[in-house]
Amino acid sequence: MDFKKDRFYLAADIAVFTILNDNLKLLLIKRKNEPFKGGYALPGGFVEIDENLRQAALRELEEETGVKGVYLKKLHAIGRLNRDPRGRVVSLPFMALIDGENVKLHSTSDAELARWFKINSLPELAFDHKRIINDAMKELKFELQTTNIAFQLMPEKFTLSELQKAYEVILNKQLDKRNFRKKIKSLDLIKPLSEKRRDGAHRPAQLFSFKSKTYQPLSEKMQVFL
Amino acid sequence: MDFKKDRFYLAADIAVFTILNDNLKLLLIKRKNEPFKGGYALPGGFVEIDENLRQAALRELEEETGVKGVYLKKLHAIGRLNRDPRGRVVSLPFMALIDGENVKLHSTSDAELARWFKINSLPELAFDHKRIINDAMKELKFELQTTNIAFQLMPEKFTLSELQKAYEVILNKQLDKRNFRKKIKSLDLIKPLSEKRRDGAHRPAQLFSFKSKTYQPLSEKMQVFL
DNA sequence: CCAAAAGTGTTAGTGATACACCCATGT
DNA sequence: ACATGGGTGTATCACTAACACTTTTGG
Repeated sequence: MDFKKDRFYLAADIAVFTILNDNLKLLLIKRKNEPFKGGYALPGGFVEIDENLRQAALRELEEETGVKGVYLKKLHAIGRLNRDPRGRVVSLPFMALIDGENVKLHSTSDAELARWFKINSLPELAFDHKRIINDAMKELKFELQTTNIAFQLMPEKFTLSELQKAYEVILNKQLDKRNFRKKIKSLDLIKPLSEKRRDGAHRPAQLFSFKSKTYQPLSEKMQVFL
Repeated sequence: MDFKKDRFYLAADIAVFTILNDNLKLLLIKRKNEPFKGGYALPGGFVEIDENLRQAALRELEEETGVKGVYLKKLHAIGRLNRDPRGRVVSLPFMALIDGENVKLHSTSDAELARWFKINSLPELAFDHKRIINDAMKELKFELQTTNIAFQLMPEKFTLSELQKAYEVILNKQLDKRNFRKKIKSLDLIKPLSEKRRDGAHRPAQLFSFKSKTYQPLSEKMQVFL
């Protein structure tokens, strides 16, 4: 790709989060080309002229990481001059969440290596991707408290302790077990299954699943845990 | 301007709100060129290749309406194919608020006519500007309840009734006078002046002004009035 | 003295927070 | 029997919501 100085290029960059081993993780790729060759960056790439923005984001994400079919939430565009040394590139970033259990990262022949990083030990990032990530984190915290998006992060069956841990790592805050359960149950988002999880030398945990896997706001019940 | 089919164009469109005569108003221009010639649209125009996005928005706003120096809040980009018949145009929209008393709309020689419209009696809009306006309204409601942006809408000196009215027209909801005053005072955003406003055949109203005219979140005191 | 908007407190209800012990299992 | 995480209820506090009358002015 050769960059002309008199035109705009649009990049679709995606901040993909998951919960793995009770940690909040972000998907990054190692760049194989200049600029920032060998550095880490958000998965993403250039929007084609005949392609919708979301389509572009999904395509790039699949090409680079094998992740597909996720729900994408728009973030704010970033476009200041000189953010990309190659030319005038405006980034149209998205946030996505996926269920840690079902992730399969592939290493496509031509693709950069995609890896999960703990959110609080990220490497140096290419471009201004750090800013996009900060934005995405804010959005994630907000959405977690005002919508049912948690379902996108959890496996089909999960325990209340696992769900609580997800809230804790995202909000970066310890929550009270009894209050958490009271609140979650009052939101009426999940239903108990007939199964339990036997896990080790302790009482088995009730398994739950989400009643609805459709994105929806929590209308009046906002502000879950501040 | 001739549009090439193989490149992106970026538009900066601005939803400018004000409060006039106890109504929430939006600034629109009448288009003097195709497409949608003669129709109404948000003020805005194309970003130049060597210009930051905010700069472009400010420049276009001033050129078309005479409004300048406002604070701009980014909204979500819209870029689906065919939203503009001329070519591949992605809109990078902003929201702005201005003090109704100090607005001076000029009619520049070459500019479209800029006019205020009541938010609930808008004309048909060009492009997908209706969508941008919906977005902006949501953002406005949210910001009003979680930050001190109200200061951008109010004149230097105002009464509590005027402020309440502003909240009411934006949130589209009647508020209780005593509860409103209690809440606003507890937020500690405004200070009483030594002046009063004599207005007609009734008790004069205490005038207030904002303590700070710097944009800031209301940390813990969110959710002013739902 | 009348009309019109400004100004002012209290109560009841709802949701948030803080907190400690018993339960079921594997080893 | 003991170690481990699962599971449960109550009391206090803070915030929200509902509500009506008096004050000050101009005409």
